[in-house]
Amino acid sequence: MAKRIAEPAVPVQDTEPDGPRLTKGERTRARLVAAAEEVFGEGTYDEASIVEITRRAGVSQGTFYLYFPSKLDIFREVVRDLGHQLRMRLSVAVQGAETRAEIERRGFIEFFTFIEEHPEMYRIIRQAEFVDRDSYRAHYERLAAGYVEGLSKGMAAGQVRVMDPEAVAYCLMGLAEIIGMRWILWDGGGGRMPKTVVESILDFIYHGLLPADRS
Amino acid sequence: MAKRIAEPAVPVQDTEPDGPRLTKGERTRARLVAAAEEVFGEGTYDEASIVEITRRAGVSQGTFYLYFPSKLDIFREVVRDLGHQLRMRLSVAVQGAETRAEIERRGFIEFFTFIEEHPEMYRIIRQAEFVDRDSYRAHYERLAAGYVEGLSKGMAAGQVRVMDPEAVAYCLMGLAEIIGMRWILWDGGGGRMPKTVVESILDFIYHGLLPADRS
Amino acid sequence: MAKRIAEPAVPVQDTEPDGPRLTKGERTRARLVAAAEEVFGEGTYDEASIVEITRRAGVSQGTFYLYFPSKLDIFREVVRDLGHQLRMRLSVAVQGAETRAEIERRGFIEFFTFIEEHPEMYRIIRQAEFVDRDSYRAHYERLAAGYVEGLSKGMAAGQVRVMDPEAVAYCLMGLAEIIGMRWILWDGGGGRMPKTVVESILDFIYHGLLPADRS
Amino acid sequence: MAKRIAEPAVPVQDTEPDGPRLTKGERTRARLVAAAEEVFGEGTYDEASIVEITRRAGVSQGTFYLYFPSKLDIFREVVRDLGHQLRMRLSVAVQGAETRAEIERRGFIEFFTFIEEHPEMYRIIRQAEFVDRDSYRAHYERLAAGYVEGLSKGMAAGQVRVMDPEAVAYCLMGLAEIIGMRWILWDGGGGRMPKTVVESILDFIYHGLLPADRS
DNA sequence: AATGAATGAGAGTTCATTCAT
DNA sequence: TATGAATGAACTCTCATTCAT
Repeated sequence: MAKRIAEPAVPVQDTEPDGPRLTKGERTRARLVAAAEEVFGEGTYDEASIVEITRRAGVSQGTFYLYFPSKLDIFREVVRDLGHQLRMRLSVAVQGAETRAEIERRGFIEFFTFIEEHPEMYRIIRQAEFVDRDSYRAHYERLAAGYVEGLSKGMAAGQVRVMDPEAVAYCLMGLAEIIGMRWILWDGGGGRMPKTVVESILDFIYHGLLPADRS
Repeated sequence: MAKRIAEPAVPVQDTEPDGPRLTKGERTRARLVAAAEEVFGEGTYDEASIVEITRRAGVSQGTFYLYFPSKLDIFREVVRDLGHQLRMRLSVAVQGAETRAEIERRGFIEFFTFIEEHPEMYRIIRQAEFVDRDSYRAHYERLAAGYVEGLSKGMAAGQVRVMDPEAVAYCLMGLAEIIGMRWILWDGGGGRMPKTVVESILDFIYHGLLPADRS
Repeated sequence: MAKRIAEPAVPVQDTEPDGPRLTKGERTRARLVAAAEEVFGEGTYDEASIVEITRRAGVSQGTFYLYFPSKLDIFREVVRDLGHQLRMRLSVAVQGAETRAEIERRGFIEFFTFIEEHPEMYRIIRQAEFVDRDSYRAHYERLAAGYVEGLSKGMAAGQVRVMDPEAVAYCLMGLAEIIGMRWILWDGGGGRMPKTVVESILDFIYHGLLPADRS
Repeated sequence: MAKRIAEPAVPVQDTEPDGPRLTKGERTRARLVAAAEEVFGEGTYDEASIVEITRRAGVSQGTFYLYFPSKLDIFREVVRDLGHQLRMRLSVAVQGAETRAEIERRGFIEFFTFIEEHPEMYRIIRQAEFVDRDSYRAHYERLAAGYVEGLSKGMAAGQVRVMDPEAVAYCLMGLAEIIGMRWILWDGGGGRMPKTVVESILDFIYHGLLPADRS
C-alpha cells in the first residue's frame, strides 16, 4: 500500500455537513468506520493496521480503543455494515418486479452495480471467511433468507420449478459473486459487466429456474 | 535455548519409503511443501509461520531459504499443486461420460468428494485471492479452460444452449464452490453433501444448460 | 462509544447516609479513596488503573484529577490511611495491659486479626516499598516510634533486657509481618493463625525480651 | 531510570574469559540473565523493560524471545538464581559452627553481608510477592527448610527450647529481612550494619531460643 | 546440504494524563 | 463540580529473513 508512507493525512474538519445532528463522539466513531472500510478494502485484514485506520480518520491510536475493543471488532462492524447496505439496495431494486425473470434481472444488475461502485466490499466480505467465520456465515445466511422466501413463493405459485430453495439460493449467490469477481474486479478493478455476459447468465438462470412444462 | 520453547515435532527419518529415488535435497523440499500445505490449511496465510512449517518438516529455519526465496513462493507452489491435483481428479472422473448431464453429475460429485477429503484445499485457494491474486486467477483460468472447451463442443453439437461459454463456466465453478462451502465446510467441517441438495443443483444446471427446443 | 466497553459499576447515589455532613466534593473524594483501596488491594500498583478506580467510584476519569494530582498521590493517601487505622487498633488493643508479656500478646493478636480482616492492606503497604519508598518508610517509622517508647520504658523499669530499642522494635515488626504472610495470606487468603504458632512466637519473644536475671 | 536514555550500550565482546567453555547461545543467555538482574534490581518489575534488558545485554529485542518465552519467565529465573546464591553462601558460612549461638551469629552476619553486596537482590525477591507469588513462596520455603532442620536438631539436643520450628524459622527470616532493610538499604543503600544493632539482635535471638533451664 | 543464532521493524494494545465544555 | 473525548508514549511480543559456520 502506498499509504504506508506517512503523510499528515487530512486535517480534520469538525464542522461537517452532518455534524450538528451527532455528538462529537458519534462523528469520530463514524469516521473510524469509514476509514476502516477503506483500509480493509485495500489489502489483507492483517495488512490493515490500526495506525493506518486512525491516521485516515484523523485521530490518535488511543482514540481507536475508545470506540472499539479490538481490530476484530471494527472489522465485524464493517462487514455487518456492508451486508446491510447491500441488502437494502437489492430489496429496493426488485420492488415492483412482477415475473421471476424480472426479479432476477433487476437483482443481478443491482448486485453488479453495487460491486462496481464498491469493489472493496467484495474483498472485505470474502476475507471474513478467514478472519471471522461467524460474520461471514451470518452475511450469507441473511442474504439467503430473502432469496429463499422469494423462491418458495415462486414455487408455490408455479413460476419456479420445485427444488430445494436454499440450495438454489446459494447457487445464485455463488454464481453472482464469481461473475462479479471475474468481470468486474479482475479486469482492472473499475470494469463494468459486458452485456453478453449478463445476458448469458440471465438466460442460464432463467431456464434453470423455469418449470419444465412452461419452457 | 530456543529448544525450550519448541522442539522438532517429528524426529526426522532420512530413510523414507520413497527416499532412494530422490536426492536428499529433493526429499527435504518435498517435506517442506507437505508441511506448508498442512500449515496454510489450518489458518490464515499470515497466521502460518515459517517456524511452524520448518518445525513440521523437521528442518531448521535456515534450511527453508535454501529451497524457497520467501514465504510467498512456497504458498504459490502449494496453490499450484492443489489446483493440479484437483484438475487431474476431475478429468479422470468425467472420462467416458456421454451426455452433458452425465458429465456435470460426475464432475460435481467428484468436486464435492475432493473437498470432503481436503477441506483445507478450499481455504488455501480462496486465500490466494488476497495473498497472491495471480495464483488465484491462474487457478480459475486453468480450471475454466477445460470447462469452456467442453461446453463449446456441447453447443456445437446442439447439446447445450448457445451462451457465452466462459460466462457459463464461471457460473458453474462459483456455484459448486459456494455449495461446497455451505454444505460441507460449514456443517462441522467433516460434512457430506445431502442427496436432495445435490439433486436440486444438478436439476438446476441441467435445465439451465439444456437447449430450449429439447425440453 | 466508550460505554460499550465498560459501564459505571454502581449507579451513584448522591444521598448517602453520611452525606449531609460532607460537601458533595468531600463525598466524591472519599468514594475515590475507598475505590482506590479496593483496587490497589487486588493487584499490583501498576495493574491498578485510574479507569478502574473511577469506574468503581462512579465518576468520570476527569473528575479524578480534580481531587488528586496523580495516581501516586492517591496511593500515598491510601497507605497513610491504612497505617493510621492499624495504629489506632493496636493502641486500643494494648490499653490496660500490665505486663510486657500481656502487651505483646494483645498487640500480636490484634495485628493478626487486622490482617485477617484486611488482607489487602498487607499487599498495599508492602508495595509501597517499590512504588513510593517514602510512604513505606514513614509507615514503619511511625509504627516503630510507639514500640520504641514502650520498650524503653520497659527497660527502664527492668521488665525488658537492655538492648537497642529501635532494633528490637523492627525485629518484632518484621517477625509479625512474615508470620502473618505465611499463616494468614498464603494459606488461601482467608486463613487464621494456628494457636500453636501464636504460642510459639509469643514464647520466643517473651524469652527474647526478658531480662536475664528474671528467667 | 537514567538508563531510559538510549546510549549504544557496551559493544559486546565475544571473547570473554569464560567464553570458550560455553556455546555462543549459552553466553547470550547468561548475558541476558545478568542484565535482567541489574534492571529488575533498579526499579519495579513493571518499570523494567525488555528494551532495557536487551540493550544492556547488547542484543536485539527479538533475541530475548529466543531464550525466554516472556518477561515473567526471566524474572522467575532471576529469583531462583538469587535464592540459590544466597542459600549457598549461608550454608558455607555456618559450616563448622558448633553452638546454636555461633550458627545464628555467622548466619546473620553472612546474610547482612550478602545484602550489602547485592542490595538489588532484596528488591527483586520482595517484588516476587506481587509479580509471581509462587516464586516468592518457593524462595522462602527453600530457605525455611534448612532452618527448620537445624532448629529441630537443636531442640532434640536440648540446645533450643521446644517450639514450632517452622514458626521460629519464619520469625528469624522476617527479622533478618526487616533489619537489613532498615539499616542497610534505607541508610543510603550502601550502609553497613551498626555493631550495636547486630549485637542487640543476636542477644534477642539468643535468649529467645535458649531453653529456660539453661539461662 | 544444513544449522543455530541473531536481527529489527512493526504489530496491537494500555493508560496516565489533559482540556474544552 | 463534573464530564466526555482525546492524546501519545510506551509496552510486550512476533516473524520473515539473513548469515557465519
